[in-house]
Amino acid sequence: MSVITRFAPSPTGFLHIGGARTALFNWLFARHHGGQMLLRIEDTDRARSTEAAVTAIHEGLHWLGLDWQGEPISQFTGADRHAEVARQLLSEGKAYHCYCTPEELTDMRATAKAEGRSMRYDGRWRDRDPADAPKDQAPVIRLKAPQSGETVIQDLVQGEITVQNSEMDDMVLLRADGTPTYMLAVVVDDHDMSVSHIIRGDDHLTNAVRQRQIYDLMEWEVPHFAHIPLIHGADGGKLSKRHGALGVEAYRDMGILPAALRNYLLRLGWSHGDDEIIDTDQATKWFNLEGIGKSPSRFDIPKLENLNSHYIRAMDEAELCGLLAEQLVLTTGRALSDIELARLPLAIAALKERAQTLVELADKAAFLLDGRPLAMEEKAANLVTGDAPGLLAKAHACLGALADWNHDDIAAAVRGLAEAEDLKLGKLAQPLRAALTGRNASPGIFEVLYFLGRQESLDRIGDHMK
RNA sequence: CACCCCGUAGUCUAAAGGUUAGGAUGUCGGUCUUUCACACCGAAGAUGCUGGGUUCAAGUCCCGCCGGGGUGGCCA
Repeated sequence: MSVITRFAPSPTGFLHIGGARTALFNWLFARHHGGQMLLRIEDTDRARSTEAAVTAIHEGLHWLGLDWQGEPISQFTGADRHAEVARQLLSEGKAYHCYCTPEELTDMRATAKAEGRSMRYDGRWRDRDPADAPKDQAPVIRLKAPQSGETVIQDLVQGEITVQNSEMDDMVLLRADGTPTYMLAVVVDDHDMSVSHIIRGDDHLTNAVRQRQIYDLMEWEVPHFAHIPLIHGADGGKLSKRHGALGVEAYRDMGILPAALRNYLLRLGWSHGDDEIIDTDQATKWFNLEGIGKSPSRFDIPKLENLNSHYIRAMDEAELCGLLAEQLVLTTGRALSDIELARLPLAIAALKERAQTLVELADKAAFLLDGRPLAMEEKAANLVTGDAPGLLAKAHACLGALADWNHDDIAAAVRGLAEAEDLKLGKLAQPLRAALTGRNASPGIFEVLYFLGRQESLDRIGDHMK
C-alpha cells in the first residue's frame, strides 16, 4: 500500500509554526516511504476563510522548502459529496434529522452545566417520530452514534486510545443550511483522497475517536492515525500572540534559514538518538513515527539561532552573499553599488562566523558599505581620542606607502608600526578598528583593511587623524 | 466539571526493567586572539511527590496525589 499523507490547514491566517511542523512531518514521512503528501485547504467555514490566508500558507510552505503533490484541494468544493454521504447515512438509518434550535441547544448546555452534568446533546430527536417535525424549522443531520460499548483508535504516536461511547453525543454531520461540518468533511475527504496516514496535532486526538464512528458506520477502512504533541510557548502555555513569532514568515524576517528551521522543528518532538544536526536528506532517510515523543514541547529561540548559525556557516558562500545583499538592501533601504557588492565575497568567510541570523550578518557587514563620515558608536568614539589621531596619521602614512594592497603586506605594515612605536598590537588595532568600522568589534583588522580596499581605508583613517 | 493525553537540568531530548542518568542548547569560568566571534577545555544544573505497590533491581510497570495540555460548537 502506498503512503499518502496530507497537510490540512484552515485558511484563517498565516502558516502557523505548529502547522509548519505538522507539514514537515507529513512531508518527511511521505518522502521516506516514497509516497506523496497532498495539500487540502479546510475552508468549509466560509466566514473565516480568506484567499489571502491560502496564499500565505502556500508561500509559507514554499519558503520552508516543502512541496505537495498535485493541486491543492479546496474542501469547500466537495460540499455536495459530503452532503451525499450524510444522506446515505440517513437513508441507512445511521443518522437522523434533529430539529433543535440553536437556542434550545444553548439552554441544554446551560442546564447541564448548572446541574454538573457534561454538556452533551441529549439525543432528543434520535428516536422521535418524524411526524413530530416542525414545518418551519430546517433540520440538521446527526450521526446515530453507538450509545454503549467503547470506541478505540490505535494511534501510532499515542498508542491505544479508548473512549466510552457514553461519553460522546450524536455529532452534527450536515448543518441546517445543508453544508457539511468539519467532522464529516475530514472523514469523507481523507477517505476519498485515499489518505493512508493522518499526521496532525494532538488537539485532534479526541476528534479522531469520534471520526472513527463515521468510518465504522460507513464501513470504510480506518486510516492510520499519528497525533503529534503540540508546541507550546516558552511559558508552557498555549502558543499565542504573546509569544511573538507565530507565523513562519516572522522567522524569515528574523533572518532564519529554512534549512535551520526544518532541523529545529524536526528535533522538536522527534529524536534519533543523540543526533542534533540533521539536514533534510538525512532526515528523509531517518524519519519515522516511532521517534516522535508524546509530551508537548516549548519553542526555544536561542536553540533555533544556534542551529541557524550552523547552517549559515555551512552554506555555500556565493549563495550566502546573495542573501546578505538582499538583507542589506532591506536594512539600508537602498541599492548597493558595484564597489560595495564586490566587498561582500571578500568578507563573507569572516562575517559568517560572527552571525546567528541573516539580520545579524547584515549588521556585522554594515561597515562594508560606503557612507563617510562613519557614524561612530560610543565605545568606538572613545577609541579615537587622545594619542589615537597621531597614531592613525602614522598608520595612514605607512599603509599609503604600500606597493600592493594584500593581506600579508597590510599585516606586516601594521605590525611593523606597532613595533616601531613600542606598542602592543591591540593599542594600534583598536583605534584603527574604530576609524574603519565605527565600532569596537569587527573581524580581524588586517582583513577589514583588505576588504575595504586602499582608498576607502585611507579615507576613513584620514577622517580621524588631525 | 467530565473524558483523553502528558510530566528527565532553564529549554529540546537519550536511556530492550540492570554502569556514576548520556547528548544538545543556554548559563558561568578558563585557554587562544588584535576586538568580537569561532574553536577548545572546565563547572553548576534533572527523573513533579523525603507518596504507596510489584521486583533481586523502577526514570521505565501499577495505584494515588500534584502540575500542564487537549476536547467537550450547526468552528476547524
